[in-house]
Amino acid sequence: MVSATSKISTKFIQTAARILKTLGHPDRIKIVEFLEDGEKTVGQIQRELNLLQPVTSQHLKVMYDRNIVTFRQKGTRYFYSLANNFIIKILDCMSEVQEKLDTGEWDFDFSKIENQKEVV
Amino acid sequence: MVSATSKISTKFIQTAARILKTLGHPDRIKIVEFLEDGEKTVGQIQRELNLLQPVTSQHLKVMYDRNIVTFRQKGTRYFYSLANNFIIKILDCMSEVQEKLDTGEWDFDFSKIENQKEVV
DNA sequence: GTTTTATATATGAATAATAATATATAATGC
DNA sequence: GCATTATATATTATTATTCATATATAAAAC
Repeated sequence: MVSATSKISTKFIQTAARILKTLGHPDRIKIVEFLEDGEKTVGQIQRELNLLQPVTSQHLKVMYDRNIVTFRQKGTRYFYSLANNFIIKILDCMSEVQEKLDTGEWDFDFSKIENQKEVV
Repeated sequence: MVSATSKISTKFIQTAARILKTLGHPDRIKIVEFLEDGEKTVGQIQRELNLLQPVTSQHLKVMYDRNIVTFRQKGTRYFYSLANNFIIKILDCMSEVQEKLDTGEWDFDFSKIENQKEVV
C-alpha cells in the first residue's frame, strides 16, 4: 500500500465517516466479511452470525441506506451483496493488519480497548 | 493492496469495530489526518479544525482511550500523535479511495449518504 | 385456501455518543 | 503573587444507536 499523500476532501470525509461509523459494529463487520464471499440471503447471514432475523434485517437496512450493501430480490428472498469497492478496501485493510499482528511484525496494545465495556 | 484471504479473528473484529466506530466522525478523521503530519498540541488541532477546546480534548480523550492516539506532556502542552499503524493504514485506505474517485477509476454513489441527516 | 417460510417494518426501552457550558489544574510570564 | 495560557474534567441536554418484541407482507408449499 502506498503512503498517503493527497489530502482527503471534506466531501469524502463526510461519507467516509458515515461508512466507518456504520462498520463500527462487530456484527456488521462480520456481515460484510461474509458478503465478500458473494451474495447471501438474510437467512444465510442470520444463521451464519447467529442473530435474530429482525436484527439482521435492521443491520442490512442501515448498511443499505449508507451504500455499504445492495440487494436483489427473488421471490421472498433478498440477496445482499457489497455495494462498493471502498468496503472491500476496508476489509483488505483489516486483513492486512490482522496478518501483521499474527506474524508479530506489528504490535498492538489491545488492553485499553478490551477493558472497556463490550461492544455488543 | 493485496486481496483479503485470511479470516479476521473475533478478537481483532472487536477491536477493529471500536476503532472504526470511533473514527466514524468527520472531526476525528480530520484530527488523525492532521496528526499524520506529526505530533500536534491540542491548541494546534483546535485552531486547525476550528473546534472548541473542550470538544477537542474530548475527542482526543476518547481516541486515547481507544488506542488511536497517544501523547507526551511538556509543561502545560500535550503533544498528541498517532498510536498505531492500523490508523495509518486506514488513512492510506481513504487516500487511495479518494484517488480512485478523483481519477474516475471508481464511481461512488454519494447521494444516499448525502441526503441523510448530517453527521456533525 | 391454509400453513409455512422469508423478510420487512414499527415501536419502545436501554444505552451510548455528542456538543455545550462551566469549572479545575497547573505551568508560564510579568 | 497575579494574570494568562494550555489543557483536562465534570455535568447536562440532546440525539443516535441498538436490541427486543410484535406485527405485516408476500411468496411458496401443501
